[in-house]
Amino acid sequence: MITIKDVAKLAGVSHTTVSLALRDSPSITDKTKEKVKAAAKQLNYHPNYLAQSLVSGKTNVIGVVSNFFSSTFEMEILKGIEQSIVTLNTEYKINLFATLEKNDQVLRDICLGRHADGVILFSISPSPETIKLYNENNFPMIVIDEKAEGAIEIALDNYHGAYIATEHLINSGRKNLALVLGDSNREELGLSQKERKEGFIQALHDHGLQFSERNQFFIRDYYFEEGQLVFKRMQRYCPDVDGIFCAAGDTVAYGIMMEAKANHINIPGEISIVGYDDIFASSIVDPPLTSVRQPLFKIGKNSYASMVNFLEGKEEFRPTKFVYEPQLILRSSV
Amino acid sequence: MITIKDVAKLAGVSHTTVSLALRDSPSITDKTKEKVKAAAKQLNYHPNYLAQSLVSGKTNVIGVVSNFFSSTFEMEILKGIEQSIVTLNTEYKINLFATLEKNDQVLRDICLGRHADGVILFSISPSPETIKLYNENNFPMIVIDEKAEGAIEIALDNYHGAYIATEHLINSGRKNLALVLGDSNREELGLSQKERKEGFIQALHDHGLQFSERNQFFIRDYYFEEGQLVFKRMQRYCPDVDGIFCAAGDTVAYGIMMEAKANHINIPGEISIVGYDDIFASSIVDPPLTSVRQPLFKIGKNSYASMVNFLEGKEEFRPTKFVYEPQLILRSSV
DNA sequence: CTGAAAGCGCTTACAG
DNA sequence: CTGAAAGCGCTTACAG
Repeated sequence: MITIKDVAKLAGVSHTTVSLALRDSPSITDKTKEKVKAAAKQLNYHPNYLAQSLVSGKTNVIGVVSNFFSSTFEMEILKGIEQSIVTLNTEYKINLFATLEKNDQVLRDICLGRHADGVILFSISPSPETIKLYNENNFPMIVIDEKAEGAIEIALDNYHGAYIATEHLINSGRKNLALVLGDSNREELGLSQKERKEGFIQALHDHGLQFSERNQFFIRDYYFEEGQLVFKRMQRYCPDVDGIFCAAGDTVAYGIMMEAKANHINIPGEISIVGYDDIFASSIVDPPLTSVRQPLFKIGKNSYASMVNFLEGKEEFRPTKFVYEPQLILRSSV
Repeated sequence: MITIKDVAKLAGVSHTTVSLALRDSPSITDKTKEKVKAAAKQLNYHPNYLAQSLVSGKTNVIGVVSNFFSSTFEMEILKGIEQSIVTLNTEYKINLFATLEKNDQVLRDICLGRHADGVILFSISPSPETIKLYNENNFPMIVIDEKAEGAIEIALDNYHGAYIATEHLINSGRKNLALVLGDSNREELGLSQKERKEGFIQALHDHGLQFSERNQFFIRDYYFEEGQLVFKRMQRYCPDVDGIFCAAGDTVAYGIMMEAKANHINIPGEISIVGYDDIFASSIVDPPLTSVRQPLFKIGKNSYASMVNFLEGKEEFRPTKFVYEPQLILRSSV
C-alpha cells in the first residue's frame, strides 16, 4: 500500500508537506506542489480515507438505512435521492445500509463507527436512545415513514390516503367494504398500516357505514400470492363484499384481481378495488388499478437535499415533522 | 464522544486492558473483564470502527457497487444477497455504493479508502488499472454482468437467452422479426445488448432467415413510453413485422404491447412478442408476456456466499468466469 | 495478569 | 515556505 510517506520520499519532502500540497494549501510553493503531485501520480497514490476521517471526524458520506432494499418502496425513494445527487453535484457520497432487522444496532454502528455523517431512514423506527445518541453526536437523522421524536420526521399521510380511497369506493356506490392489511412479522400493525386502518374506519363512519372486524383480512409478506389467498378467504367468509381497499399495497391487490378473474367475477362490475402505492404495473394490469400514490420520488429528492444542507451548515438541524399528502390515481378498477 | 480511555478511567485500568477485556482476551481475569464491561455499559461505549479498521486493516463490510439501485435488475440480485446474509448469519455487513457514472473513481475510493474488504459489482466494467489495484491489495472483486479480466466474472448468457427467444418466435411461425435494443447513453451497445443482438442474428441464420438492419429499433432509457414510440415507428417503417424480440427488457415490451392494443392489433394473433428479464409484472399483464428469465436471485445469493468465503480464507481468490444460463418462460404473447 | 510503547495513515497547530 | 511533533481512537507485540 502506497502511503503519504512513500510520496514524501519520492518527492524529497516531508509527509506534512505532501499532505498540505495535495490539499492545495496556500502556504506551499507552486513548484513544490507540482513536484509532490507528480510523485503522487507516479506512485498512483490515493489517501486512505479511514485515516483522513479518523482525524477530520468527517466521512462525507450520507447513510441511507433500510431493512432491505429490494422492494419498490425503497426503489422509488432511491430514484429521488439519485436524481438529487446528480443535480446537486455535491461532495457527498451515499452508502446504503441494510439492517435486516437489526435496526438500532446498525444505527449505533454508523454513528459511533463514523460510517457516515448523517442518516436517512426508510420505514425504520429508531429507539429513543438511538435518537439521543445521534443528537449528542450532532448527527442529523431524517426518518421517512416512521415515528421518530427528536429527529426530522417525513410522514406520509396514510390516514388521508386511506380515507380518500375508501370514500371513492363508497361514492361509487359500494356498501360492503373489505379491508386488506399487512401485518408484517410483528404482533401489532406497523405505523402506516395502523393509520390506513383508521382512515378506512373514519371514512366508513362519515358515510354512515359500520366497520366490521369480519371484513378485515391480513397478509404478512406483501406477496402477490397472498392476494390470491385473501380473495379465496373473502369469497368464503364474506361473499357479499362489493368493494375492497387493499391497504397492503398494489402487489397484493393484483393477486386479488387475478383470483377474481379466475373465478369469473368482474372488476369493477361486481367488485371494486383500490390499491396503495401506485407501483408501475398498476397502469398496465387489466383492468388498470385505481391506487393511492405517495410522492416517494419527491421525498427522496428533498430528504437528500436537506441532509446536504444540514451537513454543510446551511440549515440548522431542528426536529420537525413534514407531512406529504398522497393522491388518488383514478383508473378502471372502481 | 466516549472513547476507550473514558472506560479505562472509570474501570480503573489502562486502555490496553479495556481493549483486551472487551475482545475477551484469555489473558485478562474474569473479574477485570466484568469490571471493564460494566464500565463500558455504563458509559454506553462503542468502539470507533474507523480506528479499529485503520489498525486491523479489516472493515468487515462487503461493498456492493452499482451505477444506481433503482431498477428491478439490482432489486432481484439484492434480494438474493439479502437472503444469503440472513441464512449465512456472518460478521459481514454490506454497503451499497451508487457510482452514478463515476465507476472507477468510486472503486478506487472503496479500495484505497478501505471502505470495504471486497466488492461485488452490478453491470459495471472496471478498468484494467482498477482490477490491478484490487489484486495488488488482495481485494476480492466479483463482477456481475460485465467483462472484467482478472476478477471473478459472473456472466449471464445473453447470447443464449436471445437465441432461444428468437428461435421460439420462429418455431411459432413468425418470419419477419424485429429486434428492440437499449443503447443506454453511450455510443456503442453495452455488453449484454451486443450479445443479445448476436444471439438474435445467429438464430435467424440457423433457420434460414436474414437479419435486416431496418428491423432494428433502439431505445435509451428502458422506459415504458419508449416501447410505445418504438411500436409507432415499427408500424410506420416495417408494417409487415410479425414477431418482436424485445432485448431491451420487459418494461419496454409492455409499452409495445399497450400501443399494439391501442391500435387494435392482436397479440399474439397478429404479432408475437418476447421480452427479457421476466420481471414481476410480466405474469399479470394482458396477455401475459413470454420472457427470458435470468437467475438473478441465485446469482446474488451465490456471489455473496463466495465473497464471504474469500474474505474468511475458506476459498482462494482466483480469476474465474462463471456463466449462468437463462430460461425462457412461456406465456401467451407468442 | 496488566500496562507503557509503538504504530495504523493521516491532519493541524506550531516552530523555525 | 517547510518540517518535527502531537494527536485522532484503537490494537498488538513486548516487558514486567
